Amino acid sequence: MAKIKYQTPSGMHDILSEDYAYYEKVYEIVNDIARFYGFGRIQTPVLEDAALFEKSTGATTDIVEKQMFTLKTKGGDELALRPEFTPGIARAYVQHGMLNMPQPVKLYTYGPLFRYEHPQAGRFRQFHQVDFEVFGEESPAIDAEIIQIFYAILKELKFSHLIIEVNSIGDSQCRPYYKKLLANYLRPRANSLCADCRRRMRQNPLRMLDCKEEKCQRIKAQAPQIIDHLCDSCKAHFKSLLEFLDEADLPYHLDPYLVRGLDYYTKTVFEIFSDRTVQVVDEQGEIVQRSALVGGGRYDNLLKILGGKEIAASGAAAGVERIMAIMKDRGTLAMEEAKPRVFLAQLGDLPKKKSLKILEEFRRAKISVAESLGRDSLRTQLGRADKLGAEYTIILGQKEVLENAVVVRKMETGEQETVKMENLVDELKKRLKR
RNA sequence: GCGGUCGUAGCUCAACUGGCAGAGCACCAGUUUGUGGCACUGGUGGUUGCGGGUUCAAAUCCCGUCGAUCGCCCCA
Repeated sequence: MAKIKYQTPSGMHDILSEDYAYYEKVYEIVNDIARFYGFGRIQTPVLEDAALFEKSTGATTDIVEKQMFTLKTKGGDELALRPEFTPGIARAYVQHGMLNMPQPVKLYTYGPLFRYEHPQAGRFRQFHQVDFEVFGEESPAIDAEIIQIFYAILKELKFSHLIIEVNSIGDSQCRPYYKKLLANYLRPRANSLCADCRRRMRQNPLRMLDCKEEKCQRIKAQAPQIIDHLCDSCKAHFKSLLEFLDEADLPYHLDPYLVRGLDYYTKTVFEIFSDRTVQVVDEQGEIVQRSALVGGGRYDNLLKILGGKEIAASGAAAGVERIMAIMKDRGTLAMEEAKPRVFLAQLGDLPKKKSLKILEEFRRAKISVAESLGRDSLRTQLGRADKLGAEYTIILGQKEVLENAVVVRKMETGEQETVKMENLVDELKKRLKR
């Protein structure tokens, strides 16, 4: 039997501490902003009943149809690794009777999501999103607030030139009518459409609108636009949303072709791009494709579908890896390595035994100390201290222990001084201040 | 699900037309036993992703497979 080399499954990655710093930076900003806007943290299971996603995300969407990791429990239940956050959080809202809490209920979360798909730039089988959801509020103000939140998160992460694409895709009143209208427009032109769009025409004609094929582009340019066919309430909602965005100085762009792939959206849909979004450029230097950093919208029907009451809801999610890719690419954040300020070098058994206690004293004083208790040679330990970038090295040898003292060496200059053991932490505090 | 490119040490990469699997970095130890950065010496580390085929001989050629990467589809 050949030796098996284990590695991460396709499209999944270990996050090593170097990269983890980026995740932490993102989450730190997200936590701050969430707190400010009154969002409470929720954490739902990574596994949910597979039917939850079929019902909410939509049984005919790619995500559910082809991209879900599903498994059967010993008891025979069909579970799925969550491919997105919204259904799980909506489920939690219904399950815990959150409609009895003061409305709206504002929740946010972040964590891993799973989609079985072919990995490529900005797309993985295990990836992370930051997600904000608001339940029980139908005002477009909350749609605008969510957009503002994600805009603020990206701004805090030093993104510039952000583009917010918005659209309204109507609701159960007006969308069926528009779908029919669009299908009627497309049917006589079916022969000029790409194969995918011919299929979409039957299943979900709306999806044809974000096709990138050139021949479809031409046809859709003449197609009826949903904005012209919204019912009165959707029209008013959309108009009001745009006013909110204007007032908030959020630089949006109206994209009548933005539809999004999930079944549950109603009215508002939006995506946020950066001009630096990982983009694909063809030979002419034209931007052919960009991938969204943030996507979201309103989903006023979802809660009812999940067996709750008719509760308005709105939310959005941002792809952490995509954000990180740009941060790294442009060097937005000069990530500081966590350098220890002090290194503790010890020589011999007795000093080694004193070391743990000294380390603990420094921890309480909140001064970072590194050590190399497994090594004995002073030369090696100083080498390590140097490599780690410590400002001072404390040298504790037999002689010092007997005299109840330590040697403090300033690494930059090599100056050394003997300090009494009981003054050690205070002395270093003083020196590190300078 | 479909297509392009690529898999050699922890990392970056060599190895001609098929002919002994190497270097730099990193890591570990040492340069006379308690003093770092520089330098020097030595060492660990590989069934060349895996499996099969062709051949006297395969990292190299062929087939398959797994993985990475990029694109289509779709999406964050």
